[in-house]
Amino acid sequence: MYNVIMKPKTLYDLVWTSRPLMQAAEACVEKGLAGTDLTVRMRAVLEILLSDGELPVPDIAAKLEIQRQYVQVMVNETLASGFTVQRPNPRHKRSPLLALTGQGRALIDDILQKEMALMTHIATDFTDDDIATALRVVQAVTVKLKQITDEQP
Amino acid sequence: MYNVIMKPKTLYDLVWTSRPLMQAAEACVEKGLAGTDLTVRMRAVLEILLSDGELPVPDIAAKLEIQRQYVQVMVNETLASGFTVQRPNPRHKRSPLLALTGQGRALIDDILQKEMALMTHIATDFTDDDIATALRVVQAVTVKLKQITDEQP
DNA sequence: TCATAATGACATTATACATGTCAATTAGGC
DNA sequence: GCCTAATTGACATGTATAATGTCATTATGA
Repeated sequence: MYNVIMKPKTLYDLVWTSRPLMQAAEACVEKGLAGTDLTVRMRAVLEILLSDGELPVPDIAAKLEIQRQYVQVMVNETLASGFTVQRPNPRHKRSPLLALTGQGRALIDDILQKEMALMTHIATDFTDDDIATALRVVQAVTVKLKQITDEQP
Repeated sequence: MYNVIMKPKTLYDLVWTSRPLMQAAEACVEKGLAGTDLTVRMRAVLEILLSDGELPVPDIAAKLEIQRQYVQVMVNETLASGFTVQRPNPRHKRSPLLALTGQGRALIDDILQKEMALMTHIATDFTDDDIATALRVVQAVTVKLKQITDEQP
């Protein structure tokens, strides 16, 4: 009987811990970006280009799940800073592919490496299973919540 | 050797899942508030008053970890809607305690009950241990990240 | 009592997007 | 190949959620 009461409450707490976690993560990333010319949102663009290769703006927007108009602004900033360049898109003449420059690649490589070192450090506090379980639960809960929001009028 | 590489990456994924989770949770809460006169930020005020009892504005701000000036706006909205009332504060004459009205209490009670029913439903997909582990890991990671951000210049 | 802090109120600014529009262009159905 | 509908970049505007600044008033506490 105890669990019937506690389980939903624990899940509730987990869900609402997402905001502090996100804020802590973003603050940490921001600190790691200090000294570079990179902003958090520019970093997001570079990270996608590193993992997915050259992409046009609308595809980046789809990956980030935000409006292409805003991604365009972020992308223009990376272009202005010399972290990316436009390259001809064989599939679309008006929508150039965005590619990392040497400078951009070196920067995002370095940042991700440092961030991963931090993760390695934090990860020592937990077992593999703990972390894997946490990720699995959080991802599944996210999917469930989205389903609930989307179903019915 | 495999784990030495994978563990930080899994933790990294967990950290960045916080944003989709938060957005899904807030969208879900917003849907639950449809039809009421409550907004998400007004709901936050009522939830604190329900769990912590009567509080002055600065104390609510401390709990929410946002600026008191903004909380004042949220609180004024709950006053205007009749969900809260001001009561004399024995500890401070210019800073009245904020208390739930009958209407406010009934509303937040009802909303929290429905939200908890949703949690109960989602929780059936996981074991108690899974959920408890996820919460423990997420909370500990949040604390760690905050420590890293705060230490050193 | 008197300096200092707390408080509510209000104004300004910032961030992170969403939304709307438009001209140019491109892709796809025919 | 042609024509319509969709896509794209560019730009303008709107909005929600805050942070920050300021000020007059009023407590608080040494």
